[in-house]
Amino acid sequence: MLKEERQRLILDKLNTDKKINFVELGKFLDVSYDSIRRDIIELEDKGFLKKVHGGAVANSYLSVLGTKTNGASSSEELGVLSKKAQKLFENRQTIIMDGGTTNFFMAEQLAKTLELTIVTNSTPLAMALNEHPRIDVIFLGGTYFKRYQITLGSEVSRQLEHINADYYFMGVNGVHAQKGLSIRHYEESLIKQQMMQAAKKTVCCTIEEKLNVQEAHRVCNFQQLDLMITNLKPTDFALKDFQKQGVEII
Amino acid sequence: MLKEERQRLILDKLNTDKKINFVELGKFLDVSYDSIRRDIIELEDKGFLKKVHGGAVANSYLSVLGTKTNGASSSEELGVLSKKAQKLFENRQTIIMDGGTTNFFMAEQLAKTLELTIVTNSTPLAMALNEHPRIDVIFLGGTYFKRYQITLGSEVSRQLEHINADYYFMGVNGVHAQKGLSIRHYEESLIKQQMMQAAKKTVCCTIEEKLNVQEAHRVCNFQQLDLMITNLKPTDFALKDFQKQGVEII
DNA sequence: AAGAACAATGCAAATGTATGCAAAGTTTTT
DNA sequence: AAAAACTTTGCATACATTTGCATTGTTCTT
Repeated sequence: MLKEERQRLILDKLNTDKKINFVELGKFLDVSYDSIRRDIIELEDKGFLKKVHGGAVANSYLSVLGTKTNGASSSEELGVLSKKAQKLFENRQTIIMDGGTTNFFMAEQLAKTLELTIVTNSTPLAMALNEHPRIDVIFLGGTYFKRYQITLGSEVSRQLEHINADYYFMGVNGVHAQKGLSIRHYEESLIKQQMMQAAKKTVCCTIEEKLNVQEAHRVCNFQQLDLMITNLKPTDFALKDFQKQGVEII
Repeated sequence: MLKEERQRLILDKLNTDKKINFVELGKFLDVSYDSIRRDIIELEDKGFLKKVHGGAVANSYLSVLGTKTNGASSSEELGVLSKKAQKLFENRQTIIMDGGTTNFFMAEQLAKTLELTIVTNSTPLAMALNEHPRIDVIFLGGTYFKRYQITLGSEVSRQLEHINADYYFMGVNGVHAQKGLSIRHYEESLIKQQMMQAAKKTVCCTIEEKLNVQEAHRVCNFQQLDLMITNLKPTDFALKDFQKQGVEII
């Protein structure tokens, strides 16, 4: 087995398991403990992972690849959700959309005839719109975060000051009726707050598995939303806590 | 068996297996180990694969650009060119790179261990660098031009004012000894001029088919370049007009 | 603080790499 | 068509990398 091949396998495994143990890995790949350990050291030098006592943990910029394939199950949910969202778009609107699978998916599904201006900080989203000749794209520059494939930082913030959009489609990691909308990355939560300021209405599109989840950084309270779109029926039992809050849910 | 035929088979096999072991391959093709090894070296020089101890592995290879690839003929030239350019990069440099296939290819080929800051206005280039954990990316925001997958406009210009880079790798449509470097899009030519201002040295990487070509908008004179890198030998006859101008050519 | 688990180091064997060289094969020139 | 010039190929040699193991040092657990 080639060293590179082995290291590729290690990264793949790390990508799914998020952590690995030298002994297990050695048996799994049928090479000595030492080789594994040396591979891990080499991979750490290249910055692909973090070595810890007894194994290694993901550092993974490559986890992007992992998160992008949420599997077929959730893409069906995304389809339902996306279809509902499409009704909101009208010609000549300006829309802010940030990163995340949901927004990416929605952007792809937009009608080719729609005439919009989309403001985004997500590279995959901008590229997805290559296929939409009538959609103008404004890209917010700044420090590029590979893990999420978005830009962040003060430069993005500065550019947002000059934007007045009709809608902001916010991607989040968690939506909780009491604890609000939250995400994992601090800087990103700040930019999202500013994106809210820059738009007349804020819409959150989220699939059911993010409901009642809370992450480290709160972007806003649930009541501050203007609209939430999920893959569920608005009358679904899982939404009852959210229905009480006075936010429109479709 | 012809060398070309054998190399074709090697690439085919690499394409399906993603990795190749010299010993196996030698038996499979029934030639000596050395021939295989020399083929691999040659293919690596052209940028088709990555040689490793005991074999070779596929490199990601223009996967993102898809439609933009100019076909196999020019990618061989790109490989040669890219290889020369790699020598310029050193840790802790800040590099401006704009769009175009050549820059994209070079970015992909950068060593995974290089510690750089890359400033760009090209979305595919930024995404290509997802695989390089030690390279920081600053994305210049602005109006997104789908056709070239870059941002342009005054916002890009404003952000460039704050950049002091070591090198600017300029992509162009045409290089002419008398008529200078030129491109098709007016706005883009302005941004390129500003990128030159923002870097200590400007380097132009170009394959031979762009030599002696002129397009609508001149970015600068040929003499204003600090370095030109082509796929040709510096002594090549096709470069004689350029050699007279006092610009270093490699 | 002792024992267990893990990490680092040096070493030797195995494997892989670079280089020069001569023979065989190709292409170009005459 | 023969000779000359050049390329490709396989082999022998010396050199370099990778690997597993033994030994010694370090960190964690109880």
